[in-house]
Amino acid sequence: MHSFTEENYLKAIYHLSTINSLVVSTNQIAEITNTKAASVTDMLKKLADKKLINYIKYQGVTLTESGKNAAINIVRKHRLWEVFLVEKLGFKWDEVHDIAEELEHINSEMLINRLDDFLGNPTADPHGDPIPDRSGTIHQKKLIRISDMLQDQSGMISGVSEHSSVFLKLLEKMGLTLGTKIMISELIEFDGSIMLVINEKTDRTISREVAKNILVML
Amino acid sequence: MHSFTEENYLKAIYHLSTINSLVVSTNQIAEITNTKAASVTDMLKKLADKKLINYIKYQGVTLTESGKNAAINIVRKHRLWEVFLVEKLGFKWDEVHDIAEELEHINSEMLINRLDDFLGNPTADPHGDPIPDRSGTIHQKKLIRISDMLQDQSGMISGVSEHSSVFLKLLEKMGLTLGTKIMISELIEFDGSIMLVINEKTDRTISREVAKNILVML
DNA sequence: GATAATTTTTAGATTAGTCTAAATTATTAA
DNA sequence: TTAATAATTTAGACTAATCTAAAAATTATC
Repeated sequence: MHSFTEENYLKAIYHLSTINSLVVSTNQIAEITNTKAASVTDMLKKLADKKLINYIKYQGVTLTESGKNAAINIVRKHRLWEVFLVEKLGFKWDEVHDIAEELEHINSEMLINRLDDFLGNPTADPHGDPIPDRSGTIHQKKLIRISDMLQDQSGMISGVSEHSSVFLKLLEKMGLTLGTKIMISELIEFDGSIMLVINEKTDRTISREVAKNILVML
Repeated sequence: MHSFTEENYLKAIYHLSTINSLVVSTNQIAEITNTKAASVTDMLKKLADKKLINYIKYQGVTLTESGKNAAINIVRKHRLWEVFLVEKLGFKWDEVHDIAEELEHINSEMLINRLDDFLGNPTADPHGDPIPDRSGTIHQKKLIRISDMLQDQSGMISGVSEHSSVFLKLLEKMGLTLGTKIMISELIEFDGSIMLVINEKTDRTISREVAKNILVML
C-alpha cells in the first residue's frame, strides 16, 4: 500500500490533471497540498521510483496507469464516505469534506465495496461528482455551467465546481441545491449577472461568479 | 489532537492498566505495540511532557485523568465502528478488528456522536465489550469466566476475553456466540475440560483454555 | 547483602516527510 | 537572442518515530 502522504499527492495530481492539461507542474501540486515546491520535488522522485507517475525533471508529471488507478480509488472512497455522511448520518453537504479526507485513507477493499452496497451503489456524491465504480470506471454526465447557458434555456442543477462551505451554504440559502430545476430568464449585460426562475416558480438573480460554479444538466 | 502513534500508545497503556495493575511497564507496552523497549521509553517521555501519563524512570507509568479520557475516547470509537461494521455492513465478529483499528483514529466528535445515534446508542460491541458513552462512562456488566463456574450453574454468554479470529471462528462453529444460554453439566477433573448444555438442548464439551476466555452473565 | 539476571534507559543512527536558501533550468520580453 | 523573471531542483537541516548496542538501574537469587 501507499502511505497517507503518497495517496494525497496522487489525489492532488489526479485532480489537477482533470482541470487543465494532463501534465501537472510542481508548483500546482505544492499549492493544493499546502507544501513547498522543494517538498513536492522530493515526493515526485519517490512516486516516479514506484512507477506511479511519469516524471521528467523540470517538465512536470503525468500519472501512470497504476498511479491513476490508485488515485481513482481514493476518489471513490472519498465520495462514497461523503454519501454515507449525508445520507445516513444527516450531515449537510458543506460539512462532509474534511471528514471524508480522513476516511478516504482507510484501507480495505471489502469495507468500501460493502459500504457501496449499503448505500445502494450511488453514482454521484452529495455535490454531484460521479463516484467511480469498483472497476474504476467513471460515468461522467455532460454538464454545463449556468454562465454558459443561453436565454430561455432550462435544466437541472446537477453539480458544483466549487466545494467551499461558504459557497455551498450560499447555494442552500438561495434554494439552488442539487435536483433544482432552473430556467434562464435574462442575461444582464451590465455585470454578467443572470436572472433565473427556480422550479418554475421563484425568480432569482445570481452573480456571474456564482453562475460559473453551478453545473446543470440540460 | 494527538498523533496516530500517540493514540496507539495511550490505548495500549489503557488496556494494560485494566488487566492487572494500574501501573504499566515499558516492556509490556513494547510487546503489545510491536515496538522495542527503547522506542517506548522515547514515547513515554513525550506523553509525560504532554501530561497524558505519570511517568517515573524505571518505575512504570499510569494514565493521568486527561490521558485516560483520551484513551477511553479511542476505545469508544473503536467499538462503535465495530458495531457499524457488523450491524450495517454485514461483517462477521472476527473480521472487524483490523478495520476498526484504522477507523478509531478518525477525528470528529460530531461524526462519532452521530454514528452512535445512527446505531441506536449500543452499549456493547460485537464481542460484548462495553461501549463508553459520550461522557466517557463505561457501564461494565459483571461477567464471570465459564472456567470459574460451578456444576449446574447457568448463564448467558455475554463476552469474550480473547479476540483473535481463530478463537472467534471456533466459538461460532461450536454455537457459542453472544446471547447463547449455557448450563454447566459436568466439570471433568482429568483435564479441566467442561461439559455444558447449550440453549437447553445441545451437549458440548469445551477445553479449559476455551472456557477461560468465554464470559458469562449469571 | 553481594552478585547475577532482567528491565529500562541512553546514545547514536535511520527513514519519511517537511522546510529554507542557494543553484539550476525554463520562459518571457525587450 | 540575450537579459530578466519565474519555476524547479539540490543541498543541508529538522521533527517524529523507529531501531541496535551499550550503559544504568532494578529485581531476584543464593
